[in-house]
Amino acid sequence: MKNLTLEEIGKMAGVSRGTVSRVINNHPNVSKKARQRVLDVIEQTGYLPNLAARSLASQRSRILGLVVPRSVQAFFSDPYFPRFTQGVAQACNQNDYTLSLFIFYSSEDERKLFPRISRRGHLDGVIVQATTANDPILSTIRTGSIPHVFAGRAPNFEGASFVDVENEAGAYTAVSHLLQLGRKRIATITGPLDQTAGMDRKRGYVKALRDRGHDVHDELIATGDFSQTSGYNAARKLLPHAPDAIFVASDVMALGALQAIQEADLKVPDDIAIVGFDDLPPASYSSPPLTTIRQPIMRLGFKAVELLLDMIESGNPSPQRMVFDTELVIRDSCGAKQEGFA
Amino acid sequence: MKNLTLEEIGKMAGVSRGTVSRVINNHPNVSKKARQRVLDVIEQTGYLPNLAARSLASQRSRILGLVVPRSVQAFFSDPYFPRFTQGVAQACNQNDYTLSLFIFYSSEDERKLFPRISRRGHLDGVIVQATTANDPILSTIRTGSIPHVFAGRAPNFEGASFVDVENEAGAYTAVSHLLQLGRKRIATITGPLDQTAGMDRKRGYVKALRDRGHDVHDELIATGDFSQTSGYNAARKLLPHAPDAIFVASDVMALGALQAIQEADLKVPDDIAIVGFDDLPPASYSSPPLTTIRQPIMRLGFKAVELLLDMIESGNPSPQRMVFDTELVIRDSCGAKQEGFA
DNA sequence: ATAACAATTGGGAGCGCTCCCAATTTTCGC
DNA sequence: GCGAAAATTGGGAGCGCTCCCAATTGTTAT
Repeated sequence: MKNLTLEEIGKMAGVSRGTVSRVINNHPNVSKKARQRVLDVIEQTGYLPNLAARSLASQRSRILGLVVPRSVQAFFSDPYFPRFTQGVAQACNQNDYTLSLFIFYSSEDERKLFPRISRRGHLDGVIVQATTANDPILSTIRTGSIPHVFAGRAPNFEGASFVDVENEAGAYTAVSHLLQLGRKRIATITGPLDQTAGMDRKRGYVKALRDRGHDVHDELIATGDFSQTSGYNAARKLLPHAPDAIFVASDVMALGALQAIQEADLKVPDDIAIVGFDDLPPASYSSPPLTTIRQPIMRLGFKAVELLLDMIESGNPSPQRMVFDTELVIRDSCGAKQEGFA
Repeated sequence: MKNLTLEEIGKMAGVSRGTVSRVINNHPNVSKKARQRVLDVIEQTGYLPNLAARSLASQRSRILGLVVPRSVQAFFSDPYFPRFTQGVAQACNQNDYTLSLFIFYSSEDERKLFPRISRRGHLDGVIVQATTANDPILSTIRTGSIPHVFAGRAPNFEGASFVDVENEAGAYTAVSHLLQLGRKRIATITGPLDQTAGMDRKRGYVKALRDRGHDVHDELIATGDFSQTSGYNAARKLLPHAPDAIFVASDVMALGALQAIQEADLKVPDDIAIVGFDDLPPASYSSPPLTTIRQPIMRLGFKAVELLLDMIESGNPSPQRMVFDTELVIRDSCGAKQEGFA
């Protein structure tokens, strides 16, 4: 079946190209009769508008980009990202936008793909993973002319739109919870400290201790990179200092820590309590199931698209923001249940 | 900076639109002098061609779609898919194609998104996750006119292009390995039996047993759905029948099975040996690390794109296929190391 | 130097749509 | 029923590119 054009549909329905276009785009000012005739013909023929022509004429593509900078190496290993992407994809579906994926593996990719992103007319807007604070690609996008929303607030981007969660408050809640349960030597495994999520969660840890009059001991702070292996290694560094609890800045790292602790023949939560961060599926499957700080990852992705569309469709470039609250999910690894706490 | 056009670049370089177009598209028959002048102007101005106009005129978009049917609910939870997608994305980058993601969450999505996929001119081709055999969307794409490659061979698609792995042979290898190690009561946890991967791996299990003169016991066969929970549940069903080994059709299910076995105070591999399938990162992190059948997931995605581009660029619609071999990766869960086997 | 041919170049036509204005038709008030 | 205003409609112009043909320029053999 050859591809029909507006003109041909018009001829078949006895109206002009212009009227058919109006029907398709839900413009008012089309008589009921004409609209119905056109809709019938479209239905019968299975006509579909040519998107390239539409983009060319309207200067809008109805395509959004999801940009994953090179600094986000974990895009395919950390379950966080698929979940985020899922939210983005759903929002795109609902709003009749197509989602394109731009993943930079190398500086070569950056050079080659970036033009495709920034060129006006190809993408209507982009969502950018901004986990690492100082990736130069972020400022490049920042100064470009394409509407954009960052996922994660990179610092120094005062005027930028972003979605994020209350990382510091979440960590604060986690550590406070452990303190309430009577833990005295609370350690932490942080994320990378060049990422806002890593810094903010560490800050929340420190603040919770201080607010309750506890000292912060450097030997109880280990740094990871959000990977399971790094959690394992960090825990092994921590164990000689005899912590009785660890706040781990991500569930995946917590899984690694769990393993290290169990290999050391210590019991969770009896000997060491654990609280993670994220509430990804693996957290509830582990043994013991992980107490953790839940962040609404999918909603983050969804909201990022909504903010972006708002900017695009209103033509309003003023920064849009949304910072989500976190929630403490109590399972077995913190020991609260044993104490009849929950 | 306003967007330049071919015409303007031409004027600046003292040549015509046609010549500039030829330079950009690497056509021969442009004099050295003219080419250099044009390249200089492009360099200075940062000119980028308008993709919509190019698509409209050339009838090709250089966009590929990755289609995830509704039946693939696990797209965001099973680490398999991110890895596959990674291969696809890399191949797209390398070949200067843009990757668009089409994920169907509901029949609503299917109805709304499908036109965007099938309409000639929007996508040059699609890669379709064909894990479930009888999803009607697959035959719809099959009979459509857009070039496509399936990931996973759905049955009844004799003329189709696909990439896949030797599931049956892989399973056969796994079970043979367990038999060689002297295991007598080998159970299996299969994938869903409406998926070719599920069926084929089960067939390999059966064949390996039969070929070595062993009986196949129905009570030693449990069915899962590739999720960790289903692996856990299946293992619990199996344990009362006292297997001394389990071939699990995916690593994620194997992790669930491991948990069930450890909760029953049995030791892996001493009491029960385990061999998984996939060789995803979690397989090597578990305790004990999982012996498994490695499949080259990323290469699958990469190859899918290559086959698709071959079809598109040659204009040759004859089916392209690639079936990858698997590889036995011996770690601790099968007991081979203890026996001085590896 | 000249004819014959090859390489290069310019620019018309057209891809299928949106936007918009002017022309036409319908509706409404009196 | 009439004029004026409102609603509807047709179609020109243009989005920025590719494709292709005809015109021009350059090259080679004689």
